[in-house]
Amino acid sequence: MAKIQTGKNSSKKEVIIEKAASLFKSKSYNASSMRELADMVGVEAPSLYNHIGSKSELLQAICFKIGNAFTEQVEKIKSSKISTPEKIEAVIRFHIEIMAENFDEVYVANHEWKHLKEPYLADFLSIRRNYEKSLISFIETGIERKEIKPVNPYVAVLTILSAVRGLEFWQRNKKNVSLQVLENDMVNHLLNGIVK
Amino acid sequence: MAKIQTGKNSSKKEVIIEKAASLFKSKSYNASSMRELADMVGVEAPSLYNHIGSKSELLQAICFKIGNAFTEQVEKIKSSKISTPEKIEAVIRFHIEIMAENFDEVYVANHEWKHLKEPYLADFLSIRRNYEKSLISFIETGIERKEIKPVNPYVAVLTILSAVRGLEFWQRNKKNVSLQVLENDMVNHLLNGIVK
DNA sequence: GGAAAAAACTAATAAGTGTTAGTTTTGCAG
DNA sequence: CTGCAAAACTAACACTTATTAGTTTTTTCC
Repeated sequence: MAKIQTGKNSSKKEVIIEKAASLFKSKSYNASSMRELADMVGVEAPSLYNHIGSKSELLQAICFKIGNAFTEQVEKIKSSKISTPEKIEAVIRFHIEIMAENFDEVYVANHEWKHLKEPYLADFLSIRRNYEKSLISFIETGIERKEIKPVNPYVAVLTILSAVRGLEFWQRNKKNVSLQVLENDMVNHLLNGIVK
Repeated sequence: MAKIQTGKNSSKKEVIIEKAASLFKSKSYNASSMRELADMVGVEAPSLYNHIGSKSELLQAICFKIGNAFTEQVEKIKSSKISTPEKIEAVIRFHIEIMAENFDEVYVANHEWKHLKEPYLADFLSIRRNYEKSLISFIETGIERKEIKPVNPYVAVLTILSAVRGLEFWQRNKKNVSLQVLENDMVNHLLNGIVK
């Protein structure tokens, strides 16, 4: 009856999910076969089903792990008593850090959520929309308090979220640009611009 | 021997490519079947092959149409004698406009290029890298001329390109935010920041 | 060591894939 | 009207897909 762990603190199911994230990232969800995934795990395809329910369950696990991490973090920032620019800075830095630590899973959540099945698809979109709304209200509050220029809050959030999402391209250039420079420059760019 | 056009100025092949862009956008390349595409065109699947060579040829046509449009535009901007911030502004506005006019194709080029076959994949990546390089050299020149703050040029380009790429999310909110507001606010945000 | 559970295996299935072959229909040129 | 090419059709192929059934091996626990 007792769940058996494989050595360390990660169950075999968790190993499968990690490998799936890596596979889905490099080949996309639909082009990834359970046979390939099984190969990566070191097992035949049907054996995977002793640990997981289905292929789409893997995508769900990945997307919601990331979605929940973002939601949790934004709630923390929401309840902290710092200025609006500082809140936005905290959001940007969190995006950069989670991207650096969980690249595969963030990438898959960003790119492959479309293949979630209902009702998970609707749930995921709802999580994402709430996240956006939280950020929009940060900006709105900042404008009221005259900490932020009177911009369209939706466009500002769109700009910021899209910019940090693009960090996925940075992976290629890790050598040329350090995480420190990246974080500081992007925060500065998105808050203060680049024109002298 | 002569190619026959279907009525207007668009051949049947062009119609197929347009429909393919729409289909690939909403379902992704791999999840789109030739039978579905045929349905959208109003024909049986094998009939498509009277006009096109293969499924992947459709993806190629879409990706290179967009890739070449961007390359062409950046060359124009490169040779125009305007200040660096104005060049960057022109780039951003071009992205927004081409996204507004050719949404499906831009979306597919951005999301599905991974499924191009060699040598097209390598060619596409090369086009994209050259585009990035052009923008980086804009920023470098701007820093030399003291028009731009001394930032890391790669990070600045990454931020700008990612931000404009995110315009795909704006499609949902067309009603709430006009193209004018979007363009002006995003240009301002990426050049001058949002902090007062 | 022996029982029981977990997890591996092989074999198979039903559905869907892009594409080809071969044939019939359509539509224009003379 | 006739002939011919373009483009539609049906049927089929060879392959891949996720997943299930049934069985055997491995591991765990006493």
